[in-house]
Amino acid sequence: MKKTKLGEFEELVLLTVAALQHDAYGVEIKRELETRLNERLSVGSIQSALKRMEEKGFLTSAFGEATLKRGGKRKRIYYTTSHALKVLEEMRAIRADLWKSIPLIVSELKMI
Amino acid sequence: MKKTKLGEFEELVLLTVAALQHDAYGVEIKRELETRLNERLSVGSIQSALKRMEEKGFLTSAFGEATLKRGGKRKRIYYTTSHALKVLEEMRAIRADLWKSIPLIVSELKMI
DNA sequence: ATTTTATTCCTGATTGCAGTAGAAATAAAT
DNA sequence: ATTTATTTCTACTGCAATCAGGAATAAAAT
Repeated sequence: MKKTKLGEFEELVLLTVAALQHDAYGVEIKRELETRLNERLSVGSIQSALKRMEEKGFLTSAFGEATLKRGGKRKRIYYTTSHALKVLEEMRAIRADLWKSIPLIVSELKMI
Repeated sequence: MKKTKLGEFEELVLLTVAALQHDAYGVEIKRELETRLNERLSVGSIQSALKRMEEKGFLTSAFGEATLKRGGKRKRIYYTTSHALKVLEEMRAIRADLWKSIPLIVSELKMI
């Protein structure tokens, strides 16, 4: 695997950004992923993944407007680039093909 | 994400081991993954991923018999543990759910 | 029979991802 | 004005990912 590719965690964060659309900012991404992984995450780990991916051209970001809730610091909203979506789709296809190649007996065992 | 989980590359290697069944040894895994990723890999990177995953309980290994071809050094054959298959399936489910949550307009863009 | 070539495994060193801890900024509530 | 809630951001550590090269084994070529 060449550099400029995605790490495991980065890929999950990227998918979450795509899923959240205009609500994709640090803390919300944290909440969403914690629910999906059923596991606690630190905001910092997500922030640094977001920063890395922005530098690599997988994400862009812009500040949104201030909230009306307490602690109304401006949210930095992240958006996936078309390049990111292309890479995500490539990864999905590669994994899907691998799963197809796994003998049936084995791939049914895991259902237990 | 907690430790003892899989990295991006490790997961691909693990899936390849599952797919190759009794032919899952270093050099063959390299060939198979190079074809699937359409990208050159070093054997060493695969060997160290295999070693790490064996230590973490995702794989077991045993030496096979010598080949009849040139360079008949004994192959170390790797097998996935049931724990590995369980974790692989968990990861698959998490990604599948995320993809389902990505708005349709976006998830069709990537088809281009 | 010894040298070359092919197949495989293994190790040491480097780069960069993953994750933690905590500070800083902003503003509503009290 | 102090507390509390929401958010971003940075510095640091550990380990995953990768590379470069060496070692073991044996068939083939000479």
